[in-house]
Amino acid sequence: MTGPRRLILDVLESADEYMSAEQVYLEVYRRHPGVGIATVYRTLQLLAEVGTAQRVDTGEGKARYKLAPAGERRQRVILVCSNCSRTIPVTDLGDQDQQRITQLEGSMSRNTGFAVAQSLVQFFGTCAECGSSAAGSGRHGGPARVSGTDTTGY
Amino acid sequence: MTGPRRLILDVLESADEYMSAEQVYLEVYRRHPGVGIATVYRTLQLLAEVGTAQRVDTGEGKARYKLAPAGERRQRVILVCSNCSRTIPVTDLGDQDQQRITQLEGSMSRNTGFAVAQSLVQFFGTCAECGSSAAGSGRHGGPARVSGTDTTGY
DNA sequence: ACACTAATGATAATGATTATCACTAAAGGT
DNA sequence: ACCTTTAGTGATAATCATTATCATTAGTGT
Repeated sequence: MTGPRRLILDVLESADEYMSAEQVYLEVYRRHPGVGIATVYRTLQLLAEVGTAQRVDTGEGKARYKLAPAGERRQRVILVCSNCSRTIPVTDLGDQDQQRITQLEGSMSRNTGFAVAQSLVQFFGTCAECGSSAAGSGRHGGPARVSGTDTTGY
Repeated sequence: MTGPRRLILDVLESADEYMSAEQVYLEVYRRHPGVGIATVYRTLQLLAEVGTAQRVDTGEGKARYKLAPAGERRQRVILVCSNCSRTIPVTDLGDQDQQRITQLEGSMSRNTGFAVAQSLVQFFGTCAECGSSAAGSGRHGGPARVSGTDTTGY
């Protein structure tokens, strides 16, 4: 664990959203100029490989990273706003929803013989802020929490 | 509807898997050289915008496209093999599975106020061929079918 | 201190995608 | 039919994210 790596990890830790490599680099640079962008890319790739960070492709032509939550989550759900292009990770997924994904996984491996190791569910649409506030193109908000006992499942 | 566009559509139609822009271009070129790659990109983008084609980012650094099925499917499920890097669209999703995704969507909009317009579920892992056949790195198979009455839901 | 390896920073190289631009073919008006 | 306008095209340059290269440096063990 070297200096630059520690720094990059810290930056990821202090973020609540998915960050692009460039965003990470800018923040790293702000805190301690002198770290090269190559190191940022290398480290992000490394972190993703060992599972410490999670990588996501949202369709904007660049990858985004977020620190993996402690409990080694294999199931990820993110909301991608088509308007403000925010990428909102859904942390703390409810049991019901988690189960739904697990069931989907089971259905896949049962029907196609595909051995699922990780899953990523992306929902594209309009985030709450963009939905209400007359659709400008700004930037806002924090991560979403969807835990609790979701009494909706039928 | 011009010549090149028709051609590109035909190519997509005759494919059963997700294709990269380059793959589309090569096939287009094979059938009728003289069509520029810029037109391929432009047309794919256009088709994706109007909903005729579906675009997906699998994390390999390039986008992949597939013709949207007739019934205007908003819910897509694809299996991405980490070994052979095949992208297998799951066509004809079972009712149960479809409902699971719909329920997830509902849970999201209910809990976060996010208005879901489209969903993309990606499962990463090992495809049947790579799982059994001693994990070389080849290329094989066709699209997956997961319909039927999936008697598994509990 | 010495040899050896892993990590770094600067920068060149790559690969996918997009923008530019001059040209062509189609559509409309007269 | 003729002229005008516009959308679409192909070639190519430009851009953007990412990766590779390479000389240098920091760490580690002896």
